[in-house]
Amino acid sequence: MSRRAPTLEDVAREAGVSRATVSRVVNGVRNVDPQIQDVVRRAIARTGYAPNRAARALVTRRAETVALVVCGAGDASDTPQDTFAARVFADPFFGRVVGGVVGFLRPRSLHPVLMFAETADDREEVLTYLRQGRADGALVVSAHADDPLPALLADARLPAVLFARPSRPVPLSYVDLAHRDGGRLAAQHLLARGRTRPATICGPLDVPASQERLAGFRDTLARHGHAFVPVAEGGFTLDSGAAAMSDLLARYPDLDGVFAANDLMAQGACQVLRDRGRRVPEDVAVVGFDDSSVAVTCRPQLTTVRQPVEEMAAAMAAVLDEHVRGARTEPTSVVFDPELVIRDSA
Amino acid sequence: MSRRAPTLEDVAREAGVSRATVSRVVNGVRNVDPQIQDVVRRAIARTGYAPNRAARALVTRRAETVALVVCGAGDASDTPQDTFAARVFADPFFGRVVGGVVGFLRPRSLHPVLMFAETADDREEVLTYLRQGRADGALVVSAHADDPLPALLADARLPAVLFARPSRPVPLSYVDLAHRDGGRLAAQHLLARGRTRPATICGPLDVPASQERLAGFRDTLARHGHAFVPVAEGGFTLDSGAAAMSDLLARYPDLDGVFAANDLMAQGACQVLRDRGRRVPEDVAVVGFDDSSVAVTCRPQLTTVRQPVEEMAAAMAAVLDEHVRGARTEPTSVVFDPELVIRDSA
DNA sequence: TCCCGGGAGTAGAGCGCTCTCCCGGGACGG
DNA sequence: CCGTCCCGGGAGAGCGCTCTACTCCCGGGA
Repeated sequence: MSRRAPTLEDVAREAGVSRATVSRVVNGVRNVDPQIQDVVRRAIARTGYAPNRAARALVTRRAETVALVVCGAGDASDTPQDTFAARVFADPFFGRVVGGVVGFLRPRSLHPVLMFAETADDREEVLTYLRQGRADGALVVSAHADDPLPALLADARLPAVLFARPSRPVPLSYVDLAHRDGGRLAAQHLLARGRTRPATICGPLDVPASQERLAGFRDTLARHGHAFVPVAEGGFTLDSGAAAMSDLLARYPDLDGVFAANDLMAQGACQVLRDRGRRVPEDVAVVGFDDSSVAVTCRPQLTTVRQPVEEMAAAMAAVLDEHVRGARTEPTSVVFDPELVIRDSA
Repeated sequence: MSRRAPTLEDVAREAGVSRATVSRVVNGVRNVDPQIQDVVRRAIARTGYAPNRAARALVTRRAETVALVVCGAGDASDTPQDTFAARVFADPFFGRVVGGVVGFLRPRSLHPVLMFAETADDREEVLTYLRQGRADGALVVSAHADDPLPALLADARLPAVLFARPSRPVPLSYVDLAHRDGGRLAAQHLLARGRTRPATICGPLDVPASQERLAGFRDTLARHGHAFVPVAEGGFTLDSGAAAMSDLLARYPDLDGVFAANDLMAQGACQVLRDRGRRVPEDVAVVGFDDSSVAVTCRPQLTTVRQPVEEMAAAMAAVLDEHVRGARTEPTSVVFDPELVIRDSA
């Protein structure tokens, strides 16, 4: 096949200097005569030299790689057609996370390693991967707030940053959204639209984010005289949103406003409402959450609470970078503010 | 911080054997007394040893990593809100690719590095990444068939496998679909449903896959007496599908069947049809392509030509693995058959 | 004239692993 | 009984890089 790749040694010989001098030029260390720099650079170009990263990593103890870990429930079993990874990306949310992370990493010539962790074995593998020094740290996005991975990472003293605050305290940095404020924005908007019988499709209640969104929504309505608010729990999927909407309609046929805890469920709700002959927003106003791509794809387009996922993901990467470089040692939290995006559904 | 990680040496001392013996146990090489194996394994557990991959990679010249590269147009400029990566994952297609790739890699304890290549610099970086030995090969998914990356990879003799046949021949393996057969299936189904004035929303015509789907559709209709078939070109996005549908309706108001070259465009078409008061499938039957998640999300659910993306992606990974291991040296092609999935839209 | 400081470059010791080569000893055949 | 083979295990040479010494040389001050 192709012969051995050129090494520092080869370049040094070609340029007539020592290995160390070439290394200095490659790594941009000063104390090298500009003329010699030029000679070396030409030699590098001529030989087509690319520094071997394994060798560099061996001595610097840095992989210059981060792991992007998506943790899941591991409840459903995989088939070739329907893998965990595919299910994850069915929610446009993760695409945005990847986009944000890459947005931060790419200018630094870094690239994430994608890992999916459903089972205990998978989680162990993530730990091993980091311990082997194949990645310098992990960005962790969990479907459930009580995922055991964060605690494992913290125990192993491996650098990691979480998306969303874990349900039980863990000494790791995290990036989150002020979910309660998001719920408040939704409530205020429905009230401003003159809705008098609002209801909500909340997310899984074992997820703190769902609880907070619900709490913010309820509290705000309570402050305006709505002591009781109908609630149906969904699972952040289209189908669960549709089911929850059916449930709400059956119990409270006269409702005129719905806040769904994410856009996918809002879309499901819209479909059910339309099937039952309710016009959106005239008969029932619908507010979503996330401002994901389905908010625009959906008909009518969704009024929704925007979560700046890309910025949040980028912040995650930035904080991890600080941890890895040792510029930050204590865990921090970065909390972003939600924003109401008004479209057609409310 | 944490003290030095344990090395082979440490384990060897702990177990009272030599470094080489521990290495043998770790790598599962035979010729080691079972009793000693046990001693070593216990020592590994006690020390919490994890082999340093950089060191191993240095000598084996294997990174045990593959790059998953997504090539894009690089036409639109990125904003923090709307990155290339986010745009890529807006199409559920890529989620399925990732799912398929991971499905193959995970049982082998491998994990893909995600790379996005829009600009010439990005492509150069992919090459450098591979040349540095950070990944053993690349799985390339291009938005456009004339992307220059495959040729660059082939020239550099770097192991790579493509998703879809490139528009100009390149000595690389690829995995593809019998797109022409897919177009045929769509045409046959519309005919079977008694449609007499079929039209099509094709994909970008610089993409061979689009051409083939269109050709298969047209040829089959021609064989049944339809000499002329109205065509509007789309860009595989929801909006472009909607625009193409409007266009077709304006030109051929009496059409009663539409074949869209992917599900996203089919969804856009359905929305426009509904807005114009046409019932789907009663007035206009719609057939999509891909069988992606939107096929099920869409109302009505889409009848569509299934592309087994997960299996195709897994096959890509499998072929790359053979190339990397040296089990295969000549480029091959693996072509999958499409399958009609009948739901509600036609 | 000598010495000393510092910039430019070299020599070489590892980083942690794999793998070839070698050695000792037990089984076996002549 | 000795030579041969094989098998379990050890010693040690790298893999390609970084980085800490150290050397060399030149200029300036005493």
